[in-house]
Amino acid sequence: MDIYFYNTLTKKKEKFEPIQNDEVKIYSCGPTVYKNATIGNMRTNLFQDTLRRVLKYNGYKLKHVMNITDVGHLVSDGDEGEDKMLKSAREEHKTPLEIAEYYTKLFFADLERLNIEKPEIICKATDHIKEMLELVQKIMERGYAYETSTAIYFDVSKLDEYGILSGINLEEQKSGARVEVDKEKRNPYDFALWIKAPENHLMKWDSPWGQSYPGWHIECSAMSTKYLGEVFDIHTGGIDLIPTHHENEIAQSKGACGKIPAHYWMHGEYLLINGGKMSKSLGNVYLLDDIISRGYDPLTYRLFNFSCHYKGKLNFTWEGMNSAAVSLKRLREGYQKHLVGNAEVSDEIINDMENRFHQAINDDLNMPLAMSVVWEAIKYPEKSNKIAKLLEKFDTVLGLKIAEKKQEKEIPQEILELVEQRKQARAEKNWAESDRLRDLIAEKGYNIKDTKDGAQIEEISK
RNA sequence: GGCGACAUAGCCAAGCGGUAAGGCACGAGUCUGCAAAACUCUGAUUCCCCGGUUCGAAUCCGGGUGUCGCCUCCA
Repeated sequence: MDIYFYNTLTKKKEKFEPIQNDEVKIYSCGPTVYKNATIGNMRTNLFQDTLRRVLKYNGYKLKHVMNITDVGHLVSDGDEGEDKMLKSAREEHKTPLEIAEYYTKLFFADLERLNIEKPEIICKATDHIKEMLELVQKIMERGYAYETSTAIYFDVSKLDEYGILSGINLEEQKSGARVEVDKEKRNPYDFALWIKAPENHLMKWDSPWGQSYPGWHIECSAMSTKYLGEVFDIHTGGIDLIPTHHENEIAQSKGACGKIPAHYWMHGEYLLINGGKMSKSLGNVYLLDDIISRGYDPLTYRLFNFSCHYKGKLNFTWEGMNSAAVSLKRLREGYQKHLVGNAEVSDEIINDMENRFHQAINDDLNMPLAMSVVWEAIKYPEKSNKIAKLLEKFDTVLGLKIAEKKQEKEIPQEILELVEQRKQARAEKNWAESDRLRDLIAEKGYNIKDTKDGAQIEEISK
């Protein structure tokens, strides 16, 4: 079945045709490990994970590279200010290495809790200084870069079409450009490939230009080239990376080898908080930990993300999370009903649902539409093990652990005794006492479900 | 000032020329001593407004209005 992706490069939805038949090469811009990853970051990672899973569903093998930025990402994209890693290190009284290790660990813990698959290759910027330097030299030799007293700059005026991704127009932007700080730069949009280190700088390496350190964008070009070659299939990231980071990656690749590095550029939209943007500087940031500490299964957040297409803005609210929590519970319960069902459901019906699900995910990862097919399967009146198997197949894309049974926690003796007392009261039709005990049990965190086979007890959770 | 996205039921949202998917909430019913849970049913004559194209438009075109984002740290 054909796959279609929206390509930021062409501004169109296009049929996906990989360079190789059997394997898809993807590069994802990973985290700068200087602070906690937010649920906004995680939205992008969930989008990338869905992309992975959809490609696998279609039978492709993956070579997916994600970088860890542990040097070079300055506080300002305008090549000004401090390195983010150094700033955090200073503020937290740690070494840059300690900062990187600490936040890298947390980042991957979040991925795991969201059931996000690890890319095949994870690479750190600081492990690829040599590759970066070689690339900078190559760009320089080809005449696309120049040296100033402070850095090696990429000369965007040497390119025929800088701004191809973001639609920026250099001529129009010139007049409105901010006051140029660096008089040595030839063009306002020239960006630093390599930066000469001041005397006391912590992270610096030997280079043809003395002790120095990399700019932010060069790491992605160097590492994607190393692991995936000059041209690969898909490049992903958050939408905010379009105007600067990805634009500059394209510039670097064109400077180094004359090619745009990826065929398809896919970008995840922002997560909004109460209708506005979430940003570290505004301080309205939520972490996955905040969600978990409110009692939600982290996969609730994963399901929440499927309510909207990855290219649409998604508004995060606790009301929305509650909605997703109820949905996740019903999905899992619905699965269990099919699992033990033995009704006959024709292959035609199964194939039709499978087909529509497949079509939805192949249409630029249309998860909201795919979910509607999932619900159709869940709510199918005939309960059949065949549908359970179908749902398991769907879950290879959803990653919701739909077959996961709520872990049976031991019910405390105290609760069991109260339940027994209530049973007694009910037998005596002492409803007041029965209701009092039910409230008491609820206060202690347990729900009673009265069924034909007696009372069932379960821990209250979201 | 420049660039861009979006406006569909109470909320989240799909659909992108052929007569409004799905989820949550609300309401009704089944069940229950009563609840809860579960299950079933129910909701937009209509898709921000005004024009136009068309046999036919939420979907295309033109013009408004509104919301948000980027150009400055962020996925």
